[in-house]
Amino acid sequence: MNKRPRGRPREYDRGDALMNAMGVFAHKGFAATSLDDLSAATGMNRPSLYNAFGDKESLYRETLAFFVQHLREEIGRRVVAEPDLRLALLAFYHGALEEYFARRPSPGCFFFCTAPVEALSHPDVQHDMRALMRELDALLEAKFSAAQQRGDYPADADPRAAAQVAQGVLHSLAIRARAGESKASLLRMAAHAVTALVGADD
Amino acid sequence: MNKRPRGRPREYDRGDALMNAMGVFAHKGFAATSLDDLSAATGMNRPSLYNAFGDKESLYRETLAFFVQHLREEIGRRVVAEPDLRLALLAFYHGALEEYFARRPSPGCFFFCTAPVEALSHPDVQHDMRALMRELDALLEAKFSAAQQRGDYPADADPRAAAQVAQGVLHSLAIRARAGESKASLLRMAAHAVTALVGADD
DNA sequence: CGTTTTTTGTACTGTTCCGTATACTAAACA
DNA sequence: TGTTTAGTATACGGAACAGTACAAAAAACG
Repeated sequence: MNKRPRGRPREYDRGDALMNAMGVFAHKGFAATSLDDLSAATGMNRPSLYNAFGDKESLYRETLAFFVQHLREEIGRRVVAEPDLRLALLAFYHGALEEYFARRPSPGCFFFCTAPVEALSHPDVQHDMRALMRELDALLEAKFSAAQQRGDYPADADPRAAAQVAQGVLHSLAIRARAGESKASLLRMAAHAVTALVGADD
Repeated sequence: MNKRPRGRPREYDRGDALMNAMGVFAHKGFAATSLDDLSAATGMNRPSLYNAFGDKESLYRETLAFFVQHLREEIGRRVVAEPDLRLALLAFYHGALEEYFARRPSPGCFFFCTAPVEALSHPDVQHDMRALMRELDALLEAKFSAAQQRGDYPADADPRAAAQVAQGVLHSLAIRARAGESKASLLRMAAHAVTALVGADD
């Protein structure tokens, strides 16, 4: 099983390459990143890049998907596992901030800071944005609905709208981290947002 | 007074040029916009552009300032004039959405959709972002504080944090409009956000 | 060991890019 | 009317760009 393929073995690791490509895209954005930048970051030469990922836009979209997958595993899991609405939202924001401040030279959200600018010129990227936002809205709406059924959230409130606002706070954390605001300040903002969304902590 | 200057009169209007340059930057972003694009949009040839605005980054920053000035006059005024906190916030979001859906082919916020991607490569742009966000935070904080002193907002709440969250909703509207969400949907989201921020409408 | 297959390394092509130098034009001034 | 001043038009220079052709290399296969 897993027999060695026929030709010369590739010298790169696909996951590593995506991770490093993401680092460059996160820092410079899609348009300002050159293939030479990507080649240098991944250690792959130009033809290997094309063979592995297609053109620049395809590679960019694949790094977006890579990031989302990472986010899903890192954040989604913790949010789904946490039954308490308040704690679930806090876990959501804390996980995101952990991510936003992790890749050191490029704070902020790779997705929400670089994709919007390309959305109009690259409809596929706009589609990727919609898909991610829909997914996060659904994830959060499920939490609000569950809390509502348990009686932990006002019965007359709209879980769908609440989820949109809750994700809105994430968008703001994404942008503010990029603008250089401190992690501590954003943690405070997230805490207050949770209070505004689900009421004061009794 | 207002004596005609010495040399050949310029054939462009500075305000018009900035407006048209903003249109291109808003659609394609800073990095993907070429000087030829700007030349075509403004009707100015390259040397005139340099003479009037300096290099591409200077022109971009000037369009950002132009946009902020526009936003200030359009939104800030209505918010300041409205004493009721709920109505002031609604005016804030409605004004922004009006703006975000006005420049037809490029929905979304020119500032928050194009500046974040440049913030790391261009520290001046990051500084511009911080300045705008600080200004909006202050504008909103003043509204929360005033309402608090009037007794229309809980005395134990933190107006500063509330203002940050309130601006966060704006960031989300900016991004979501860019992703193609409808104005109607975002108006609904804004309404719910106001409820979350200042409590249900009694 | 020669053939086949796949990846790598290099070099190339044609385009686009930003910024500027140079020549021309239109006005005020003397 | 000649000079000065400021803006316009064109064209250029050198660099960077995205994508690809081609040959060398490294493995499996027979």
